Parts: sequence; C-alpha cells; structure tokens
Amino acid sequence: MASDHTRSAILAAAERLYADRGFGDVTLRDIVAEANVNLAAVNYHFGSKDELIAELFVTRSIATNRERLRELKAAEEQGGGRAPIEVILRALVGPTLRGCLGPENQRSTAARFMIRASIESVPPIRRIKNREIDHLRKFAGAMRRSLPDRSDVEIYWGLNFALAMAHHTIRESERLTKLSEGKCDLDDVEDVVARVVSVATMALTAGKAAKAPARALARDAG
Amino acid sequence: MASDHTRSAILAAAERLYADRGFGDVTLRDIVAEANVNLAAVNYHFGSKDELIAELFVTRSIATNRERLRELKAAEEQGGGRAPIEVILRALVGPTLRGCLGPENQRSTAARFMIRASIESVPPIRRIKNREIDHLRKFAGAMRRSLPDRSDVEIYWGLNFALAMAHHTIRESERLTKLSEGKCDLDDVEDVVARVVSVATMALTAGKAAKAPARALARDAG
DNA sequence: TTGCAATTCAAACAGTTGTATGAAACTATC
DNA sequence: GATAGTTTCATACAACTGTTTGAATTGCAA
Repeated sequence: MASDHTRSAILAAAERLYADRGFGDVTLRDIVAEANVNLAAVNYHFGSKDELIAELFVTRSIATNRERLRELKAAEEQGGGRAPIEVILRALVGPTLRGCLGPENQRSTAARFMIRASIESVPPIRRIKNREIDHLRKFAGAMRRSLPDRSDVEIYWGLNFALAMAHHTIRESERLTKLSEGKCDLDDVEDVVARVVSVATMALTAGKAAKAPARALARDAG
Repeated sequence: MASDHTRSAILAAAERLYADRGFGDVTLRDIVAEANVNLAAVNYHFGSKDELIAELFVTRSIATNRERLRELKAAEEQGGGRAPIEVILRALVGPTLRGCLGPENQRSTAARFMIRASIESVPPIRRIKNREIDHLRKFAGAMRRSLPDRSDVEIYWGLNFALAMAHHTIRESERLTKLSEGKCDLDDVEDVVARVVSVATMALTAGKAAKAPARALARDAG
C-alpha cells in the first residue's frame, strides 16, 4: 500500500461528519468534499458506503469495549475477583460519558460517532451490533459477582437503567441544559458520571421489597 | 370537505410505517401503497412530505401531552395542590410506556410513532420539538411542589433520569429481552412502570449528599 | 529512462426520491 | 342532466443518491 493518506482522510472525514450530523443526511459527496479526495475514492478504497460505515463502527467498537473492559478487569483484580458495584458501573458508563460530554473542544469524535451509531441504527451497523450483547454480558457477570444476593433480573434491570441514563443524558444534553436554564452543568463530566453511578447503584442495592411483591425471591439464590 | 377518507388513510398508513421502520427508509411511495391511494394524493392533501410528518407529530404530541397532564392534574387536585412524587413520575412515564410496551397487539401505533420521533429527529419534527420544553417544565413544577426541600438541579436531574429510563427501555426493549434471556419481562408493563418510577423516586429522594462521594447509600426507598 | 501496477480523476450511469402537471373521474348544486 | 368544483390518477420531471467506467496520473522497480 503506497499511501494510506486518502484512506485515512476519508475515515476521519466520515467519522467527523457522521458524528456531527448523523448518518441520515451525510452523503458520499459530503465526505469526499470534507476529505478533499475524489468521489470514486470511497468505492475504490472501501468497496461501498456501507463497508466504510462498518469499518468505522467495528474499529471504534473494539476500542471502546477494550477501554471499558480494561477498567473493569483492573477493578476486579484489585478486589480479588470482586469489584464494588460503583466501580463496575463507572467502568461501564464512564468512558462514553467522558468522551461525549465536557467542554466542546475536548469531546472525542470517536465517542460522538458511537453515540450516533447507537441512536440511528443504520443497516450496516445493526448487523454488527448484536455482538455487543456478549460484551454487556461480561459486565452483567461482574455485577453478579459484586452483588451475589441479587437476582439476574435485578442485575439486568440495573444494567439497563445505567446505560439508559448515560446515553439519554448525552443524547438530550442540549435539552437538559435548556430545560434547567443551565443549572445542570453538563460540562462537569465527573459530576454527571457520579450521578449516573449513584442512581444506578441505588437501583441495584435498594431494599429488596422495592417493588416486586412476592415474585422474585424464588428461583435465584446465588 | 367531501371525503376525508383518503386524507386519514394516508395519516394512518404513514404513522404505522414510520412507527415500524423509522423515517429514514419510508418513502412516499411506501405510504401511498400502504394506504391504497395515488402518489399525488400526499402532496394534494398535505402539501409536502414534511408537512405530513409535521401534522402527524403535532397531533400526537398534543394528545400525549394532554393525557400526561390530565393524570398530573388529577393527582395534584386530589392531594390539595401537592401530589406524591411517585404519582407525578407515573403520570410522566406511564402513558408512553403503556403505549409502547406490552403484548404486541396492544401497542399503540401513536406512542410508537412518538418514540420514533423522539429518536430520529427529522427536520420537520426538530423544528416543532422545542415546545416540549414548556410541557416538561410543568412536570418540573409539580415535582418541585412535591419535594420542596430539593434544589432545582436535583429536580431536573431526576426528571431527566426518569425519561431516560423510560425511553431507553422502550428503544432497547429487544436487546434487554435478549440480554436477559427473557428474564426481564417487558410485556408486564405495570412492572416496568413500577421499576422506572421506583428508581427515579430514589434518585430524587435519596440522602442529600448525592453530589458528594459516590459512597452515599440510601435505604429510604419507598 | 522504460514499463507496469496502483491510484486518482472527471464524467456518466442507473436507481430512487419528492414534487408537479394536466387530463380524467367523481360529487353536489342548480 | 348540465355545470362547476373537488378529488383522483397516470405520468413526467428534476434533483439527488451510490456506484461504475475508462482514461489520466502517479509512484516505483528494473
């Protein structure tokens, strides 16, 4: 490969545009204009538009997941195979929140692209996304080890709510700022992380009689 | 005028298709095929595709908000101007959850359409959506009356998290079912509502030291 | 240099999109 | 039953999409 220059220029431009404007209204012509390359270059280097998107997503997906798992593994090792639930949750939502919030110029294009991908669900991405389940299962496993007296159902709901709060806060950050007239400071990322982790922790550790009357205690006595 | 038949057939078909497949890949030709009307009928009756979408969204938006506010108002009147926080939250997330989850055949097309609209953010909708802020402010007001010792910041974060859990659960319901291998039963809508309300309530009523270290624990779950 | 493959480029292609047109088919009023 | 107004229809249109093509250009080895 003589020069990857064109190839990586396309990748960078595409990621930036998709992150900013979404998949819906970014055309190949927008991308090649931003990258200062010829229109045919995309098909020459990637085969098709979908393959370009897929490569972008796979690359970032692997990187993000590795980052999260690194934090998780470190925490579990330090705790002798069992990490505090707060630390697990922090490893789950921290990297994404840090990448997508905070002062404008510090936001990672990569993370913003991943958020787009998790929202818009364009075909080439949807096809790949099922693997993410396996990734989440690892977190579910760590959470189970951390809270052995909790049923699987509670674990999964807690996981779901943690991701919900993180993603929704990112996605609707503008609206929250506007609604609260700036009182909710989304630039203070560590505060946001702490809030999400705190609420998710409460969801997972609150008294068992929180809601399900007599239903849940039967089958799962880990 | 003479016969609204064509007009309402288009509205119904469009809503159904948008709810099922999103705005991205539903064309006017898909809509008119589903509605069994001529292609030109859309432009004749609505002016343009965007105006069709806008009318759909405005209609549903008004209906949903009226439903939520009705529940809220009833609760506040019954409590003499101050409703329990759980009831307020239930009025906020209940209608949407009930419309979008539960047994397949009971799901409201209207609610599913609104979820799509809240996710995909197509131009004609984005333009209208800002009014939703005023609607949410009414809920923030009720929450403030219900929890007078809470700061505005806490109120807004609680509101944000409640919506986050409701919307995310709807949007990722398939994934949660798969991840939990069916253990999380999303057809049991009232259980889902109870879980969301319960966690959001904890977020709003937990020990005031929420902002401090992540170690704050709260056993006062209602 | 010559020769050859890799890369770039302008241009065109085939398909789809939302929209516009003008004639036909209705509907109701007189 | 003729007329005027509304609604439907087949069809065409212009703009845009991703993709392909084949010629020009580049880079590098012999």
